[in-house]
Amino acid sequence: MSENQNIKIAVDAIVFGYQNGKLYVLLIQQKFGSETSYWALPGGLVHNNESLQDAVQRELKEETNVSVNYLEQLYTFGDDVNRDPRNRVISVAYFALVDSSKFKIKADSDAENVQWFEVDEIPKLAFDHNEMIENAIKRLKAKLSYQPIGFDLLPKEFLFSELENLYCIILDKEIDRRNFRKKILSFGIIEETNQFSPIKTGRPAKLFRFNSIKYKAFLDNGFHFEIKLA
Amino acid sequence: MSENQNIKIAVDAIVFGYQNGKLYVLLIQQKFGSETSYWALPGGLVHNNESLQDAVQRELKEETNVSVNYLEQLYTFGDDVNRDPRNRVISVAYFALVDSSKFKIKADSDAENVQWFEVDEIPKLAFDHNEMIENAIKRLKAKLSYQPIGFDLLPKEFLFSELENLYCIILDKEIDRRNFRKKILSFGIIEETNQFSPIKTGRPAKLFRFNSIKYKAFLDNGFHFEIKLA
DNA sequence: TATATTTGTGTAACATATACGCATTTTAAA
DNA sequence: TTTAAAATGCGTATATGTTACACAAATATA
Repeated sequence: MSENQNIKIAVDAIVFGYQNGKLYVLLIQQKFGSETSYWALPGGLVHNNESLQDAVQRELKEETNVSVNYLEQLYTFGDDVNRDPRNRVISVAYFALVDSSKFKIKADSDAENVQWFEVDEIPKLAFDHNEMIENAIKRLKAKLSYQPIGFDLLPKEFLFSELENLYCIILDKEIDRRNFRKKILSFGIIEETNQFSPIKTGRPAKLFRFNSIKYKAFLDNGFHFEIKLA
Repeated sequence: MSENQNIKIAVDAIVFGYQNGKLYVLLIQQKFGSETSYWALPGGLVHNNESLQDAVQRELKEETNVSVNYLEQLYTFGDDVNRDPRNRVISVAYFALVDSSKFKIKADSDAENVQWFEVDEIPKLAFDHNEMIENAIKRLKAKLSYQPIGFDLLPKEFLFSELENLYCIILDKEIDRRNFRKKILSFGIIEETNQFSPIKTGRPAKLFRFNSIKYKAFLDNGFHFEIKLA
């Protein structure tokens, strides 16, 4: 280890939330004195004795008060040696999903703003963070089709129509309600509750729940989840 | 950037090669004086002004004399803070494919051994390199089904039976020769040459060639490559 | 009581994937 | 020179999965 390497390592998180039929990303904005900087992804330098995962979760907690439902490594951004103009920084980006109804994000403070941005209304961000988000959206789209991660964006109990809309919005495709329902139910990984929706329009709908135990069994039996949409 | 971070960043490469119906990984072994160490993946620390990709390619060239056909980022290993006992090192692992018939790997030197190891005969390696390989094999299996990367393991001109055997070996599944051929040909992305195989047993077989231009057009038309095997 | 709104369900047509057998062309051995 | 062995090259019938599509039921509101 004789080389004199001068590279910092950071983590950043692309946190997706879903609400009112729309997909959001969590962003923060730092204020230096009276100056406000670009909006950016939550993240920061990794501590010496901290795993990458822990670093992401710590930064998220500190900066936004969010703790996520689903977290996976997305990509490591380190090809552009000047992606941060101050110093060379390689950033390991993480992809996260959260049930945004579950808790409140950190209130804006003197030092920091925190906000959900709709995915198609994201401003120009700091560094290469726009690229990171693009990347994350691609991953989200791809994964939605072959892993039941949609449920991590929804409350524990949800309506079929919400689930359907979620797929519809994220994949940007029309869905046949009947075929979608049939397909999802055929996996046997979600179950009816005996609750009904609190919504006051149209015929009342049953609430459903994702059953992760059944999903595990499903996988163990060699099946695999796949939603193809015309 | 006031924090005093003391973490090194490295790259490692999992290079797959295919020959005589078997799948191989490229490994190196360093000799310190008369001592030999564990076998390990080729790789090393990233230079200050070098992209991650360049770092991998440089290390591969230096250590093994291989330049690859296909290269993509695999995963960044940084959760175990002691994965290298000497110093904290985060390693960005890359996944690579090479037509191993194309060139000779570096001859063993006084300082270093270089060798192809069959994937199911890999010894205990340095650091977490076994885990990296496991990871890479998973990626290889998954990708083979939805991206035409198999061709990057073969010579420019190859036999259908070689391609079939490659899928068969890597996915560890039986394949119906006729259905496989039909499926691959249906994409219209490989073409017959008017060469014949030099093999001296059985009916002579035509050589085929992957056409990347046709593949691009295929993608642009909204199709997508997929090989499902029973 | 009628209307608007959203849920809940079944079937037929179509496309894709799977299973399967035989003739052809060559080399090597009898 | 004949025969056997080895591998290629091709087509079809069946099963499976995907897509398209329409109407009745339950509630709130006017």
